[in-house]
Amino acid sequence: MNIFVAKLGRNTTSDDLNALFSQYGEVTSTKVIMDHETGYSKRYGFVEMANDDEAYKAIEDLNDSEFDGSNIVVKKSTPRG
DNA sequence: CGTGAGCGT
Repeated sequence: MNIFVAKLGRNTTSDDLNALFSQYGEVTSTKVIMDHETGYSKRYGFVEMANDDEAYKAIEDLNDSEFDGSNIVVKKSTPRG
């Protein structure tokens, strides 16, 4: 299950998402999108979880929760296409 | 509302 995470704090990193989501199940990979030239976070990211049911649990539990001083959005990802 | 990179694997 790939998960899209938006409205992250500007200090939030892939490791932070990993720590957050791994509480609900096995996290396969995480990524926070950063501008590769400025180093500024784009304030959104992706989490991939091994188990779909745990992923859904993480989504409903973490969506609209406070993280790094901000309320975050967690939902299913769509591929880049 | 808001959907990703790498640099040669």
